[in-house]
Amino acid sequence: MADVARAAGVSQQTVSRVANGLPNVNEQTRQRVQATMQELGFRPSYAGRSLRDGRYHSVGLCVNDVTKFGNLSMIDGIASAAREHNCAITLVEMSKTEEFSLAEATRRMAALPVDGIIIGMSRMAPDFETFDPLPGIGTVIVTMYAHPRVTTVDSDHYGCSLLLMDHLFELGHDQIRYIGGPSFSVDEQFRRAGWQDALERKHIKPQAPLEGDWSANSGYEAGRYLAEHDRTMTAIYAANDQMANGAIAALRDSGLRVPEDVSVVGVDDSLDDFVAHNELTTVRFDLHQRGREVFEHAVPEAGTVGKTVAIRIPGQLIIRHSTAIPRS
Amino acid sequence: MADVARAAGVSQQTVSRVANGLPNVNEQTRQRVQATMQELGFRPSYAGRSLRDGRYHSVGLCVNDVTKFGNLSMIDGIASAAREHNCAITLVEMSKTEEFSLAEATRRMAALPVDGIIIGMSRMAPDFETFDPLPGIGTVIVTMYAHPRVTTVDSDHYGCSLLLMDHLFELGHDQIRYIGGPSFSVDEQFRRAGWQDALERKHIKPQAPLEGDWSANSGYEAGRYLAEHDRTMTAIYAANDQMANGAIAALRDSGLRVPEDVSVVGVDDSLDDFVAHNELTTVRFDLHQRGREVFEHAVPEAGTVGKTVAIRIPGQLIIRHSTAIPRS
DNA sequence: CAACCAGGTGCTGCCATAGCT
DNA sequence: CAGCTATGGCAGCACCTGGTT
Repeated sequence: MADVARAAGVSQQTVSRVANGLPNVNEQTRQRVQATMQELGFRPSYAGRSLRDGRYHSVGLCVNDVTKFGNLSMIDGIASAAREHNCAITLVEMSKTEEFSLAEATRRMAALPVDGIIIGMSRMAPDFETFDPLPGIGTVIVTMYAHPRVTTVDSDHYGCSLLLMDHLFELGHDQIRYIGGPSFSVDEQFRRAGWQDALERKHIKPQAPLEGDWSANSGYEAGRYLAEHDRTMTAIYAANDQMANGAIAALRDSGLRVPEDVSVVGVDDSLDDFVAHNELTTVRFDLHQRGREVFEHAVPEAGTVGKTVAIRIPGQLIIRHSTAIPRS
Repeated sequence: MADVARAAGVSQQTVSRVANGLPNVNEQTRQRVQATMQELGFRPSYAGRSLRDGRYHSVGLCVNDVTKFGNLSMIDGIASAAREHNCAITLVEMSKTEEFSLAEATRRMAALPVDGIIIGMSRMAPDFETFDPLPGIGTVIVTMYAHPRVTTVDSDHYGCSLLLMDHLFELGHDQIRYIGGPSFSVDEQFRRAGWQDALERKHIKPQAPLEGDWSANSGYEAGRYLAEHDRTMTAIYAANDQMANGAIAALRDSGLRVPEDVSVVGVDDSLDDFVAHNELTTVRFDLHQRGREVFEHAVPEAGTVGKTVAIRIPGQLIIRHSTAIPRS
């Protein structure tokens, strides 16, 4: 900036005014300064400005694996909210191999240009219970587990199960098998708990849940197994759409019709791009809203008192044609 | 930091030494300072440090829509490369509505804490020809179009077509129809050009390409149309796997067998999670390698002369069972 | 209205110093 | 006194604000 000032024959302050579009600059001067900035390839120093006004206009986001469906949609939702607040995202991916602790994630983020910290906890962190957020900076954990000292936000991975189970109950199903994701997944834990509680609330004994890995192939395996071993089942709740899609393929390969013989539901509403004529009954989450909630709690407006809350955003039941009344 | 120094009764420099794990600090002093830092919730100022040493340890990434398949994989590849260099990513999503110009993207990124700028140009920017990168900072555009003054990196969206077409030619196909993505997409333009050139090189007149929107449903529509209107076609090249998957469904719904009656190929190798027993012959790109190339050209090691290059990373043909010799 | 000067933001490299062996 | 360690002072990185000319 000093260079520009010297080259244009004005003071630094004038350059500053021009750079920030402030008034009280002679039009000729402004143009001359702008020309000089162009010429020298002037780039305002983010460091200087940040140091000066103590804000970074960026929010930190720490995830362990960008490619997981949940994380992508998290980035999207937050990116959209951040843009509305004229804010960037500083993204850090934790090594997939190293242990993922909240303290470590916080330590890493704290050294970066962030006005708030968002940590995606898609599997339980070893130090969740004992974790204390850094004072003086907003911290939000994206997870279903509530925390006494940290605001947590997530789509309601428990409630989505209730929505789907109620739908199946209303159709008349009661023998509803469950195909879950890997058991270390937090989403899985809550989706399964919802399934189980829904059954128990109706005094139906849940049959053993099957464990997949979120992929269609694992859903296929599970569906195959169920088709061959469970004659009484009338519906399958797969914990995501991909596995549901695999399960449907398996059922059909086993000679069972969907939904006439077996109803199938999934979660996420993620198939549309990949499958033509998507017929799967599922739950859709409003990930942009989640992103907005996450962002706004991580970077509270000045004056907002950052009370610790636990926000669970309900999903929306999408009824298509993979569900019907059970075979008699 | 001054606070910590005062509270611990030492100088700022000593605190600095402790914070950075430098030697020449008495063990007792070190512990006392660390305790004080803990107590006061000390967080090193990113702004101060950056201002000091003129580097941000972050690379800027600008994309127009995070959720697009290509962009997700871009983030993933770059995140992985960035982590290897102990670097964060500053992500900016351009508004989906506003016009996407390279100058605007650069302007936005330049005001952020970035040591390099990466711009994903999945559709042609209006100012591509005239764009001049900001001097003094590495700029990489992720796109197939080469630029005289900017390094460009991309998966080889032209070469992937040649790989697939050669595979089909070897099997004996020559009536190969094309289902493309939206024509504004740069990937689409190059994939289609590859298809067309491959045919013309063999003196086969390309039949009119169909235009989809990357979704399985659009592939289905196109597949349906071809099944009903083209008796001579023996193979379909769909410009991504999702449309290929839709096309296969359409062909089967029209009573055609795949691959016995019609062979189908796609690009991206993106179906595995969504479809059980994925049988689609396709091309897989090494997105981590692309991420590494992009990153390393955007943030060149000190001393590297930033020559402008155009890097195209070849894909790998994955032969499965959606292709076979044509029906006689 | 336009421009200048001084001061403050957090951090660290260089140098100085003090106290040792 | 050379050679070492532990510590502190100073300056400057780029920017902006407020007071002053």
